[in-house]
Amino acid sequence: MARITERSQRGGHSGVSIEDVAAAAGVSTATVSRAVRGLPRVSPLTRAKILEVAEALGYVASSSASGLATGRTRTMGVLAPFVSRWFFSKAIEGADRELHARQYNLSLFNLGGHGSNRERLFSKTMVYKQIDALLVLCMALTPDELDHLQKIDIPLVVVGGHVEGCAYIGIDDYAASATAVRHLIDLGHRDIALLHGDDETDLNFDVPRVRIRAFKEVMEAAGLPTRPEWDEWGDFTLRSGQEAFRRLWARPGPKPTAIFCASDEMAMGVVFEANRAGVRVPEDLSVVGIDDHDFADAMGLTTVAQRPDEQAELGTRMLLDELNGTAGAVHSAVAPHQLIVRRTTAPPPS
Amino acid sequence: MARITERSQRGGHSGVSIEDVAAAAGVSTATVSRAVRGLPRVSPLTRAKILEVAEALGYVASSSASGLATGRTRTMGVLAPFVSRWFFSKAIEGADRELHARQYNLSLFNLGGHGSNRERLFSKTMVYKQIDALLVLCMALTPDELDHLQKIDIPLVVVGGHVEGCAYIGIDDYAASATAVRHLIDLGHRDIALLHGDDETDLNFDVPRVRIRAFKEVMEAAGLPTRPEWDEWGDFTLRSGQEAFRRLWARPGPKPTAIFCASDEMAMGVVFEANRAGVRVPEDLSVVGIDDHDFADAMGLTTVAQRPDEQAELGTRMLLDELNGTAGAVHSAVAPHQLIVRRTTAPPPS
DNA sequence: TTGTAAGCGTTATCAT
DNA sequence: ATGATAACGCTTACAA
Repeated sequence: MARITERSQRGGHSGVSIEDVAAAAGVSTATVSRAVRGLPRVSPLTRAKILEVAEALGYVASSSASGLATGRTRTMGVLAPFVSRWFFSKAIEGADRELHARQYNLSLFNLGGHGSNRERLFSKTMVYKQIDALLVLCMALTPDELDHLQKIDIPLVVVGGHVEGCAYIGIDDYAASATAVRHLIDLGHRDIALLHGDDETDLNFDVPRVRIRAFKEVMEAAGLPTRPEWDEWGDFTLRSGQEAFRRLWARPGPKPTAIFCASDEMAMGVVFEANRAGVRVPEDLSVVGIDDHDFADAMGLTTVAQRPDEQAELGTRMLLDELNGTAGAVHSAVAPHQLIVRRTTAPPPS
Repeated sequence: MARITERSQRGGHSGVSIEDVAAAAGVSTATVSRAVRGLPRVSPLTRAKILEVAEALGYVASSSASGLATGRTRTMGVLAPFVSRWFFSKAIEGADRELHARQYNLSLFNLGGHGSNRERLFSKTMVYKQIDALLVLCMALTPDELDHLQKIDIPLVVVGGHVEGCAYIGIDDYAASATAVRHLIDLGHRDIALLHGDDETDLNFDVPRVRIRAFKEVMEAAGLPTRPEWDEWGDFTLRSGQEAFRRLWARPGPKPTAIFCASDEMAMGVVFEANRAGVRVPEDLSVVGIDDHDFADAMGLTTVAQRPDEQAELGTRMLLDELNGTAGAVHSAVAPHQLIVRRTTAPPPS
């Protein structure tokens, strides 16, 4: 049966293959392969000729075919729980920068939603044999997901959180939180509330817990009391910050003069809601967050800055270096953070 | 030469192949292939046996191999100019939802940056033969990029903008803008400024221009003057909104009582900066945007809402349907928009 | 420097 | 219902 027929029967795409180029250039496919990939062992003239023909024919190598032949997909996976939240979208941009520069593709796996309540599936099958390396963005993982992760034998690093047995990159959450809390204490605050992000499911996600611990220990070290009724919970979103403020102010009894929020989005929610309630920031209430969200500067939010894009970029670089043969390129690293004092913190009202 | 040696020489990954499963299950690879893909013509018993063996061995099909055999990658490309801006991150989430549900992968191509000043490369090569379809997110394309786009003979739809000769999905920008402007006029405003987003490079991006035209025509129809000095430019970001406000208020002469912004981010920038400058919103200045950004509700921003995630989801669905044989599944569609009146608009000061 | 040919792991046709 | 087997398009020893 004619080859042409075969092709169309198989739904074959109309692409020109390496063989077409070889034929048109009067050389073998091996030579074309070397030529188009810029490998040595091709005479300048032949190479020029081949490149010209390839260009004219609009030849693009099939990634499936070369992936099959080499065992590499030139694609890195990025696993994220959300894409439209600050930390993640910035991290994705960072990863993309590095990948793009090194001619790799980025395959995005969005887990969509938190924890076990919302349906979400991540299994080895999803990513295995489709990517050469995996960048995991900070998130709560179920034991099951964790298990799948361990079973994937490709280079892996996690950014912004700890996963047992994996290299991770992120800020020193304890130090960052402690800095924020001390800033409030140094300003003279004694009545400080906490807006943390621990969702208390037993998922693997210790970032919130570390931030809570830092708050409690710094308060204690300063000889200040922490009140359980000023311990509010949020899920790192703006809305949860608004709700936390409302709960805090709806409750009878004394009010804090400052609040430490585990993320800028929550902090901004607090500020917005305080404004609505007629509570002045920072005159009546000081607010500090963590992140340095894009909106933080415009709002004048005091915060502890971090750069998720750079963290992801670094993680990606390690992964790619590892793939390129640099053994040990992947390792844990601590990213910098920095207190930025703006206009939402001030001494407490006297 | 032994097969094993071959494998390790070629850097072969240690994966279990279909042949291993076939051998372990005592059947042919053809049967395994049918079984794992849930195709008919496999007896229930054999299927069960095969699935069990496959599971035990941890078999996952190689996407390269099946891609090569079928001519399909089960991957859709998403081309975006940014990922951390509201419209795009939402759209990506929407596309991902649909893809995920249909077992497709999402390959993200971030053009990183606007126009020709920042280096950015998008060529046919980047995406060709790596994806089965392409979703282009609203952006300014260079003539060169446009050219490459046309040459890719795979299903394609653009979301949030028009590209000549391509199916597109998005709101009716003219109607949406007109609605916003009329809202201001209905409130009694006569002195309305415009914060548009046209960058005046000659890139293919008419969304800003349509919004400008709507503004001018609605003003004219209402018999209201538009003043060139109240025509401000921005790049859709928060910062550019802040800067526009400052320029507007720094200029001598009368001030507008309202401002129509081509995006929520810019509108929020205006609100923040007005607050800092002591200009009260909405008492002194009404502000309206377009988008219904995540922060719009918390800020009380009046806006014309749109849902980029749903637009992208629809586009993705069309693309996938087309790939599944539904000819004509891909076509242009108008997405809904809706005025949401909140607290940044009010009658002008009397 | 160039070509030959044997894989790479699937899928799909055609027999059985 | 199952099995042989020929593609799919590329890479890479190895031979020339």
